[in-house]
Amino acid sequence: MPPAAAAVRSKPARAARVRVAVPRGDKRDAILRAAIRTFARSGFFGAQVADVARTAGVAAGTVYLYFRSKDDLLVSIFERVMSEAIAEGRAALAGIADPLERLRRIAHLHLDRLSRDRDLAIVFQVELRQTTKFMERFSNTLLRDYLGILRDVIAQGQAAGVVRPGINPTLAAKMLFGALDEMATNWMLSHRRTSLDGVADAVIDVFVHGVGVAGTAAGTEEKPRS
Amino acid sequence: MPPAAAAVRSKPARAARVRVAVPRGDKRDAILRAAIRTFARSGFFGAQVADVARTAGVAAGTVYLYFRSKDDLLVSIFERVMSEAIAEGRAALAGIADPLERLRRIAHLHLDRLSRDRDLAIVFQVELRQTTKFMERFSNTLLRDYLGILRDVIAQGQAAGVVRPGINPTLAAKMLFGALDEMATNWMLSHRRTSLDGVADAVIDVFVHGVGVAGTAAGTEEKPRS
Amino acid sequence: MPPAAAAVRSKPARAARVRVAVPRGDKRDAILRAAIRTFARSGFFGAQVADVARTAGVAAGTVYLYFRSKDDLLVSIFERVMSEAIAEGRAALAGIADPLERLRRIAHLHLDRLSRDRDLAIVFQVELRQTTKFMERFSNTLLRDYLGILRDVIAQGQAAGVVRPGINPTLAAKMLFGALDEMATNWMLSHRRTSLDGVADAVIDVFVHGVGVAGTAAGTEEKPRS
Amino acid sequence: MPPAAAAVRSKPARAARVRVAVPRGDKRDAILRAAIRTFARSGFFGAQVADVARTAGVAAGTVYLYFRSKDDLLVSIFERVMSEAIAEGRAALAGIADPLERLRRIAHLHLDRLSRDRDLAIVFQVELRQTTKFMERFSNTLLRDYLGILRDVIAQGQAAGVVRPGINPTLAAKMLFGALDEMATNWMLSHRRTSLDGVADAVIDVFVHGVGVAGTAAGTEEKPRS
DNA sequence: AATGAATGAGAGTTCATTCAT
DNA sequence: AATGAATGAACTCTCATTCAT
Repeated sequence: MPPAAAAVRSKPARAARVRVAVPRGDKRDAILRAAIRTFARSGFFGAQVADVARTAGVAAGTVYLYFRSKDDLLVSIFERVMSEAIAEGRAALAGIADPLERLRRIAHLHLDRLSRDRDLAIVFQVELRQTTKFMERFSNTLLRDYLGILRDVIAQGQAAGVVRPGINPTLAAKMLFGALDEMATNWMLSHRRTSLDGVADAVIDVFVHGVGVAGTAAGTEEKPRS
Repeated sequence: MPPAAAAVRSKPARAARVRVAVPRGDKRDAILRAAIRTFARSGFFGAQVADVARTAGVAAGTVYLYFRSKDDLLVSIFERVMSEAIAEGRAALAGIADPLERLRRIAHLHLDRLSRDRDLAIVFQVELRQTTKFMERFSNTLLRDYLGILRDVIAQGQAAGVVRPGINPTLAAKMLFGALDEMATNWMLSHRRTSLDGVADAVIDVFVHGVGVAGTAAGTEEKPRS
Repeated sequence: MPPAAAAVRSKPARAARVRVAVPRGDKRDAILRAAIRTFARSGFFGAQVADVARTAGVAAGTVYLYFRSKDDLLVSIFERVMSEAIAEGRAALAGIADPLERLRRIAHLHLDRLSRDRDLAIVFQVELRQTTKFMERFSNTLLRDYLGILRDVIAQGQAAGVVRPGINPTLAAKMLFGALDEMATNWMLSHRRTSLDGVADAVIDVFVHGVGVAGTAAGTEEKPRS
Repeated sequence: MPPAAAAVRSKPARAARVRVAVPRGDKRDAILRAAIRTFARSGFFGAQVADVARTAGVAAGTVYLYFRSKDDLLVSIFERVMSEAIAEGRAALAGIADPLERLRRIAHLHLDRLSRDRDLAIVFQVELRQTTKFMERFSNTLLRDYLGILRDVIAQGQAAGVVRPGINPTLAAKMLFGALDEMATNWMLSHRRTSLDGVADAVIDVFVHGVGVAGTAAGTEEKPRS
């Protein structure tokens, strides 16, 4: 885990007296990783804070030295992983000019990240959507940023002439996100060890070219047909 | 309890044993509707069975005459609404031959159904995804059927020559479902009273034609790019 | 326990359907009595709600059907006993005209009530004074009424010419209350089974005649002597 | 921590072992004063040891270098203040011969001490009475000494012929204490900034002369009236 | 069929105290 | 002497479910 990310929110980290390599935040990290595992296995409501603590190898009370509440654990997982994802995404895009290629890269990162850690996938695809309370909170923050990136890339595609001008970038961004999200959820729920390899490419293919054969009439924007 | 309201969604609700003049199932219906409202407003975990009972105008114990458990309420909501959706979907498709037109029709039904009842949308887009336990159960039953319908229509499209042969119908079905699902979730979380009108058409447009301008290279199926 | 008093605050008492002699509020009463015993033996903070429930012979959760919280138990004890004391006091005064005799009667009732039930005495003399939160609440309500009764009787004494006009009735009422209170606390803390009999008379004697021999100079109101 | 403030109540605080130039006990004092403030503001149970430490400007663990436990803090407050009060009282009495004048002096000291420091008053009038455990402990030690002083002065009054022989000095001492105690409590609970000036004199007046007009019959010691 | 009082297991959180540094 | 991170026992309150009526 990148120490940069680990430093986010490190509350009790002001221990400057510590001499050497004892990386402060280690314990916070351990608890967060334990929470991902525990929430994935038992569900957020089914998991007890004590389980998280035990998995992390600390006492129950210690969790509360690093997190305000059980909810805060979930929120912190989201924030940490999303921050990383967004940072990683932005970095990856830096070296790519072609908008469609950028989309493909994002799709790959999206699915790779989740398929690398099934527990994390479970937490992201299921546990984080417990409640409107959480969902609203997430939608309005980092998820918004994530969708913003997708939207911007699509808009760039329009500027570059590789994306149809009639497309609504915001709507298209949500569609792509929804498609990737569904792939991730499906993969997570299937207990087969199938990889997500190739899925990203297939998704981008459909997203860019559509399922229809060129010249098909149906689905033209203006065709009014309730 | 106004019997008029209870009659709104008169369905034969599995209690087929009783067959008297008294409309058996009325109360079951009332409880189910109360559950949708209560779960939507308080969340599944936040809602108490007593709240559901109160909203339905019955005593707490009565809920257990019609449902095995609190979980069973959630499952029953899913089953009832999905059954209706599938039946309605199948009926709607009966009159339409063109596969792409069929997809458009399904998209409209999908979004219309949820946008007609925000509480139901909340339950479907949020509360039903509480736990892997639920999700797995749903994925393997009626949701599978629903995706199957989408897949079949896409396959029909290939047979009819309006859908590219290279498309994997299963994957494409999931993508479309994911896209519609994301639209529904977004709409539900936005407190704006924006309607979903027009969104179904836009989604189908992108799904069928893609966002790319015809002739764009990127995303061609065969381009191997891990 | 007088059923009239028991009816105070009886929340779940609306059961009008009950046919005969099953006195609703029985359980509430039992819990309140159990609370007095338990708080007296373990202290308010030391006592667990579960102990109270066990002593009352009900399940832990049942306590919360009749009382909002643990605090509410303490407050309810206070309110119940004080209401009774005030009612009893007012009734007792009805038959007595002489103000000084009235004071004596109140002193007797005060000490008798507490000496009759050592547990109640402990709760009143110790546990109810846990916190400024409680104390303020009590001071401003029924205790105020109680002091008001004392003050009024003293003022009546002035009107009747048996109490010195120079006396401030409010201050004198507090003094008498403080003296009785201290007697009760002392008795409660002494584990001897000494009775409080006779103490009330002695207190009233000092309160009315003072400790000084008639004609003593010291303590005249106006003697300025910091 | 201003050492000036720490010096205010310089007392040899039982740590007699250390005997260096560094004013040992400074920190102990600071903690004790912090405890008074914290207990007064949050209540004994509501206050956390960490709060006391923070207020004192030391680390949480440091408190335990000077005090055995949280309880010990409360006990130490009581012992320190009572010792001072008793010493001050004894010193004050040295210069006064008249027993009734001595009582008046004690009453003034009692109320002045508390009214000078509202936090201390809160701790003494409320927090120290948490539990029978504490109360018994206090009753049997320094409070007993305090009451003993009052009793002795009253007995001296009898010997000097200024206090009625029929008076029970122990009982009268308790009454006076109870009266003063109630005055202090009332003052503390009233958020008005009323001073206690004058109250001591009024209390002594009633205590010495009684509220009754001379010659009143009621309350004669021998009147048997249960 | 319906009621709703009663149950009791269960869990998040706090905080006095310890102890390695 | 001083620190403050870590501990883990303890306790209130909630709520799904039952069952006598």
